Amino acid sequence: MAQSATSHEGIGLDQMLCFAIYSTNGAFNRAYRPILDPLGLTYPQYLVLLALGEADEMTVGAIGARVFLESNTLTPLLKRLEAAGHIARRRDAADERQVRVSLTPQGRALLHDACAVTEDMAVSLRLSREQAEALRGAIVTLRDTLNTLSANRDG
Amino acid sequence: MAQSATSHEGIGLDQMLCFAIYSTNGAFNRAYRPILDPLGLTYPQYLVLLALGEADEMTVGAIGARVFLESNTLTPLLKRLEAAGHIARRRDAADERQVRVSLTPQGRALLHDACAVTEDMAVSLRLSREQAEALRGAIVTLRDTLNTLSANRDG
DNA sequence: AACGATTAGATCGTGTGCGATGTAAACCGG
DNA sequence: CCGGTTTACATCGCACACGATCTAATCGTT
Repeated sequence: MAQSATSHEGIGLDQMLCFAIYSTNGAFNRAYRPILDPLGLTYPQYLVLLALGEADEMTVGAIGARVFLESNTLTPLLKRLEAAGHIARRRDAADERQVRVSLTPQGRALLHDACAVTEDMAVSLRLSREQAEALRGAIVTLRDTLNTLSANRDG
Repeated sequence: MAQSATSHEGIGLDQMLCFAIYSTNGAFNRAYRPILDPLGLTYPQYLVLLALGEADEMTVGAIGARVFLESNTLTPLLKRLEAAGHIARRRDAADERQVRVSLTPQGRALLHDACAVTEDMAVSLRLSREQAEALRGAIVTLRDTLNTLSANRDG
């Protein structure tokens, strides 16, 4: 990937790992949309609900650390989930700076439904559990390398 | 990935291949930003320039097929690249419906610079050429499976 | 030649993402 | 206990990304 195979230009799209990730992310979005749309959810909203399913009463910052997003993205997203009745937001009594987010019963039920349909799609990927796990592990390792690079730049 | 390991909920974020892809895509964006920002480019703009580097005088549709985007995303992006002087857009004389996009000399020089810095980052990923190629191939296969799923749904 | 169907781009509205900045609460050294 | 710093979240502006829709050009059939 670091060196050119063709004559005219430095890098071709097809040799780039980042484009493979970029385009596959788009493909996942397109695949999930027809599943999530009838439920009234976007893909990032679904990820946030999954995070809350793992640990309820999280702060905005904790959710952000889990899904790699900041408050500037999460605050409007959470407000939409709240308006839809899927979550509740309230200031922490002990530290008024923090906002605690919790699933409503309706949100928990929705998450349950979304997970069920999602598991069907996992089967459609045509990967064995071992293949999927090996691939996932390699990708996450790459992600962590990238995050370390960015963190080192910021100091 | 298709079956639950935990007791309380269906799926955990950490077992999901789609979240690995999603979060790694974000990590790539964050890693490329400090490289591309000084050049006045966004990451999708860079991908489009790369596509034009491979084949100049492409139509909007051809670019879209290459980077998996539609005209609703590409038209404004191309207008910004045009306003910056990196590309030229003109209607095809033979078929006035089509718009031909070409790199200006300035755009070609910019692409050259961007590629150079990008190759440095490829080294930082700490993957051998063989590892990177194997990983890229597996991800692209997954992408193609997903795209086939979506295409079959549309008919 | 004529006209309905198809195709290529463009436009619009909504929802992310994120850098930069704002605001209020909590912390902390003196 | 007080003023400066840090922290947590919110706000704003810009740039994707995409479904839905529009317009203009081309094609196909008669």
